[in-house]
Amino acid sequence: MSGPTVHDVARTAQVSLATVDRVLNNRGGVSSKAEAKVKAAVAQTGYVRNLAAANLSRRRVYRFSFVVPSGDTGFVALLQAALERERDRLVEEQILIQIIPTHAFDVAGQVAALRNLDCDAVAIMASEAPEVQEEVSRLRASGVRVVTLVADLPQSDREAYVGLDNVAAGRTAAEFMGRFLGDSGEILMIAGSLSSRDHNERLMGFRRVMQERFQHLTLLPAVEGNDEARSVERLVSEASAIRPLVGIYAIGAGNKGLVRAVQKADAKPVTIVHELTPTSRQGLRDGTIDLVLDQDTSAAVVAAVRIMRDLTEGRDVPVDTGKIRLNIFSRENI
Amino acid sequence: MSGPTVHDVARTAQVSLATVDRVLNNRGGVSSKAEAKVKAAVAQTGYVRNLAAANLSRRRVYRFSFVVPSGDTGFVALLQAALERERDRLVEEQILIQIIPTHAFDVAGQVAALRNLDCDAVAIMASEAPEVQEEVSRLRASGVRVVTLVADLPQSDREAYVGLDNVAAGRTAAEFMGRFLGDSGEILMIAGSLSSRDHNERLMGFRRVMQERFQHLTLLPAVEGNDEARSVERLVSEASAIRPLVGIYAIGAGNKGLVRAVQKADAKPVTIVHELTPTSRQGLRDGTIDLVLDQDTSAAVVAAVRIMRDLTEGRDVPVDTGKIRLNIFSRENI
DNA sequence: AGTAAAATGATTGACGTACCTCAATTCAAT
DNA sequence: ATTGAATTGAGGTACGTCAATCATTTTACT
Repeated sequence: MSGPTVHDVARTAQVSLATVDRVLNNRGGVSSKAEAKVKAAVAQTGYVRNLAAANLSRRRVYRFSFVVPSGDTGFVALLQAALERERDRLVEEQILIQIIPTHAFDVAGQVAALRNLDCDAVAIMASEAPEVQEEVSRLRASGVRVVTLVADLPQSDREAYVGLDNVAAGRTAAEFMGRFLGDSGEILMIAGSLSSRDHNERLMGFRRVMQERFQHLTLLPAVEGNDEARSVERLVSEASAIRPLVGIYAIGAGNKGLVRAVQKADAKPVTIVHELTPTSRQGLRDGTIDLVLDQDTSAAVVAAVRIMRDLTEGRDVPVDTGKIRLNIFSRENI
Repeated sequence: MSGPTVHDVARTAQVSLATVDRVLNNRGGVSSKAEAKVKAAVAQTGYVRNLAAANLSRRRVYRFSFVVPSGDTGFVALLQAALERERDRLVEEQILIQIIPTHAFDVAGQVAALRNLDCDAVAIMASEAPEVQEEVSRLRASGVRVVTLVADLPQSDREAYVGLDNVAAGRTAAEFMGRFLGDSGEILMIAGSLSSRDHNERLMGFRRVMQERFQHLTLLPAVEGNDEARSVERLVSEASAIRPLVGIYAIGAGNKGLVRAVQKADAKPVTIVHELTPTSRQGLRDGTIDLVLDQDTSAAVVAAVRIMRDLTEGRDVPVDTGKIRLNIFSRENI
């Protein structure tokens, strides 16, 4: 009924159980001849290790941490929720998830959070600061597997990145912006922070496609909304006051302010924002927002866990596991 | 290290292990008082069953079948590939997947495939024919859990549907079509078969949004391409010959023919198709196709497996598990 | 040939749950 | 009080793998 076991492998390989074990868990001390025999037997019998038995036996408990910014609105709230949701599911697979909240731009706090971490692997969403990268190196050196989440730290020792291709996201935003807008006009781009990598990459992608394909549209200099509704609202209002905008690309958080400002504006610009939150969802419904580009937080969490598990298991991680698909939402498919 | 076990529950509940077992696996024959004690102890200790140990113990092997149309191009090929990919991962979780290929419109063959099925659950993608539905009932009656995949059989006894909301897909297609097209003109809709539910639902959604929001555009009567490149090509060519099309919504397969026809046409229509295949991907790249609406086959397989497992475990299936997100691909985000 | 090192075999005890049997106890109804 | 049924306890075995120990055989090198 159940498939072949190590015993079957041992029998067909004509070696002892101990040798099979040594090969399977490469403990060394096996002649190449015996190793070949075992491998042949594995292939012949079609043996696949029973993960349940394996985990049970070694009483493995995966301890994973998520060091992520806290907050009760916007994207980070979604991420938190996704984490909580997955947590329950994962407990019975012996995967314990610890969520360590930090503050969005508080580098010192992030470093502190990473400092006394006791786990097998960690997924971090933090600032691209040297101190953080240093801490990543330290973690890796102490045997902790590190994955970046949503915001990559490509210069660091992290072993994988889970999140969007932000350049592609920006390009996509530009494409739809361009196609929705027939005529010429001015477009406002609002980033959360001009010094954060993910926002910059989105900007870059957006700009590039605009230049390549939609030169009749004019890009205003990018502004910084600090991911806060207030300042976003003010920026949009101010820009609209000078002359009507035909398009707005909001790269970071603070969509509540954006919606307020757009609703007050004289002409309705084509508005593209990031992250499907209650606010942006409502914006889609009432027509204030035209498109929402979203990275699925659940998918991100699942992918992160999968990668962390593969890493701690010593398996090699399939490429693309960390690539989170860009979801595009319009009023018709929310 | 590892969490509380049944022993801990028994101890804190002040009952024997046997009673805990009886409650946990509701075998009956337990006084309500004892049951309450056990449940309280579970809550108090925070006991969660160790799935690995449980599965190991009962040497459970999930046997799932996928009865799906075969083919080496287009969507079905993607589905096959996704199945093969997932299969390897699932084996070591004791989930054995059998793929039973059928032919797309061959009802008799589909029924035959469903007839002598020996498994715990089955995911089927088949025609919405009474014979098939009857077979579903028979399967259910014999204890097999049934899930429909991609093409729903809502009238049948199936317990869940994994796939797109096809009406929403059609609506989304219409929205982008309408927004991409400023001027008026004629739009061609090509379904695979006008009698298949999923295609019909997409048509319906498309038509409705066109009528609601884009009345300046004219819809030609929907035509039937039989999911074949040849006939799709012919239909598009013929329609274009009469007068230039401004838009094409291709609902089914046969995109190779579509691409050929569009490339020969005088004016380039806005072209929206379904399913991200090598053909449609290439079409996006070279600009023949403007948008691809895709249902992620891997996600569908994963969701189907998850639901089948939950069903055979007797757990209730979270709503929305079967909802596959509509992926929207443009040339910038493939 | 002799010796050390390397390789292999044989065996055992967890891990946590499921499932079974058999005996012991409690309970309800006469 | 007696009987029969319902409930509870005690204990054991199995699942497949991991990880360890110790004895034994083979190999390599002088």
